[in-house]
Amino acid sequence: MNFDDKVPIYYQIENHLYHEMIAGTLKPGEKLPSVRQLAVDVTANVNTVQRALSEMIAAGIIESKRGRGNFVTMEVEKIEQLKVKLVTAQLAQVYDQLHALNLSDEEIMTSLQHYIQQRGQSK
Amino acid sequence: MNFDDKVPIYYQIENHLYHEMIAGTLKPGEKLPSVRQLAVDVTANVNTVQRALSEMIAAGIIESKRGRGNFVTMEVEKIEQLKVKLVTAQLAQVYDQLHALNLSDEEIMTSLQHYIQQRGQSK
DNA sequence: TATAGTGTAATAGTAAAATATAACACTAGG
DNA sequence: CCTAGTGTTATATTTTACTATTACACTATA
Repeated sequence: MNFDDKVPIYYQIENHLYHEMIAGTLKPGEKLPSVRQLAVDVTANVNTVQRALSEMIAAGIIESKRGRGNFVTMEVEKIEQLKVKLVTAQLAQVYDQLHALNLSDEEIMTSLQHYIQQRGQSK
Repeated sequence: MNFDDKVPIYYQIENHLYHEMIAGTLKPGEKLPSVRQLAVDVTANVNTVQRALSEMIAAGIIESKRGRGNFVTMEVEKIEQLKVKLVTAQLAQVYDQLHALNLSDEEIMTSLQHYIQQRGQSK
């Protein structure tokens, strides 16, 4: 896993796992790979991975069973709320940043549209 | 200045100053506040601020005159390139993140539109 | 019962970031 | 020439993040 060196690794691991749950790669009730396996998968230290998982446990997104594993919550609405939260956070950030650069609402919409079209053509 | 504790402070200061140049608050050729004044303004250490400025100097966005001050570059096209770079980085990030959450291109456009409309109504 | 695998935590060391403090070099103006 | 203000750098300390290593507690299975 490629880490951005401007953001703590445990935070990026947490975000990555959230994405897998929202995208459906990790399903409600599903058992996560073990801490040791995840450490190998993402190329980070076991304690760093555990740090990420601890925050997800505290957030109620995963449930930990010592000796058995960590499991994605069965409460689907928690995953849905997480999705809303992440989507809104992203939209807020891009809007605030571009607004601060004096782009109008219309310019923000237009530049995203152009960006998407450009991506489609370069593939 | 409110710092996000997930990102280095010098990096946020750098980004903040870039925004002021692009937004026109800091104009080409204009003298920046002194390092010591900026440290007070943003509530960070002088060395941390100097770290941010050093990167901006290395990037050619500001010019440093020891004993006189730091000045925004007169090369307007550098500011314009910076704007393009920051805007594109923001669009790339929001697109990648939302795409990774399995939103279609259309859904990404629609949700940003909804977000903007919502912001307009809440003000 | 023993073993392998699981989660969790402790200790120690390293690196990066931030701070506090001080000092040096340059500049402009009185 | 002196002073105030400027940028720049050095040193030391603290904090946070990360790693390596080890060990403990729990669980399931043979």
